[in-house]
Amino acid sequence: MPKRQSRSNDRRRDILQAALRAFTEHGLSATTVEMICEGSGASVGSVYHHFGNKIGVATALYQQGLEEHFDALHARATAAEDARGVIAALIESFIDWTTENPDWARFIFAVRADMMQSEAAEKLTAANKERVKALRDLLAPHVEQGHIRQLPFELYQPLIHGPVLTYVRAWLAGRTASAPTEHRETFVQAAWRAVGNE
Amino acid sequence: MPKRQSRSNDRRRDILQAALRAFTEHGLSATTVEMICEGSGASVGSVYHHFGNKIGVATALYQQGLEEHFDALHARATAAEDARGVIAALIESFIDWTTENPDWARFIFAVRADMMQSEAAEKLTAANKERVKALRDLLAPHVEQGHIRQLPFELYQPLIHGPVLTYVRAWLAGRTASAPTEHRETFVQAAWRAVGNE
DNA sequence: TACTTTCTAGAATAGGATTCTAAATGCCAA
DNA sequence: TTGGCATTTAGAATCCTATTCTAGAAAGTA
Repeated sequence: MPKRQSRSNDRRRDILQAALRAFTEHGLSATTVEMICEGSGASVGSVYHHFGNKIGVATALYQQGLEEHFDALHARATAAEDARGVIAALIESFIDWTTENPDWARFIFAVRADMMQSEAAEKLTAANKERVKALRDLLAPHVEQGHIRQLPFELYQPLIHGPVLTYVRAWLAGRTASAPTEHRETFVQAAWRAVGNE
Repeated sequence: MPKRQSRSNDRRRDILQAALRAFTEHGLSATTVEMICEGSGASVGSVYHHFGNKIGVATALYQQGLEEHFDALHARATAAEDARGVIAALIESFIDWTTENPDWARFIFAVRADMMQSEAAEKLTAANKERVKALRDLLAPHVEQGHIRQLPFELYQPLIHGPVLTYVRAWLAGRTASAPTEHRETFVQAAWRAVGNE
């Protein structure tokens, strides 16, 4: 690996890490670019060189998080053996990623709206479409085989993910005593009752 | 009603309305206080007099929306005749309020995180505790009578509301073809399957 | 080594939130 | 009705911070 790239990547990574710490502590709008510089050792110019602007830093963090999570989810769901296994994979990989990266997850939930109003909105929407399509492909065969109820597609995500999503958000906000990991089975079961055919 | 108060209230109302329009169009951070002034006819001083700062305006809008929605929900749930009726009331009043006030609802979802990092966080959290408690009181008798499954309390909200909540968010973001009103029964049924005892 | 591209620094600029002072308005008591 | 007090409004001045800009350092290339 060439030295320049590696130094450059290090800087990028340091900036992202410092930014996540700052966003976590102060929130997106209250963290200043200066804080990010102090936390990362980078200069203002460097931050702008790599990310364009403050929202650019947030966007990179956001995108990268979604990708990382989705890749894990996809791998797991693909490996599942039956319909219920796919559902379980979706829910459990969500629980795992968010509990392993609570700050990152909290950040993503917090800024989703801001992202969708930023310049990057289009790009993010496109990437999201891809992921939705991939999900559709994961479910389709099981729907055809009658193991999952036939429903308007846009209902699957809410019915399957809605409860965990809501619970995880509450947990990340500190409004919940027990961690999501303790209710895996409850959420899988609820999802299965909602969309499974049995 | 004294004239002064009424003029003052009018101004408050005008500012809030203009602010919601601006927030809807540009997002919280991109709307300037000047936009709010132009949209409402109020001066900078007036806005600051009534709301303290820009986030203060957003906070008022946020609080007022939650209250309005909760009052409707509570009235409806109280009037319900059985356990399933309570569940249905929770879900349907949520659907109704959000579809009747889409901009307001979209705003509330978008800024929840910002609110929780503002000065008003404590106050908002306290108000929320009240509402959660009221919900608990609504469900408790039916749990005791065995019509609703006994579960850790913090699971009810996700299991009951999670799916609609997720769907409504998607709909408000334009990611959904059909309105939530068309799936009332689906969501009530899913909630009932998740927590009902039958 | 000379030349090009990428990256970093940090000072200068610009935009907008917030503060501040003065004035207008409304209320109340005499 | 008037004078005094509290509330509300105006808008200019201030301050903070995102962003831009220019110069120079570092790395890559031939």
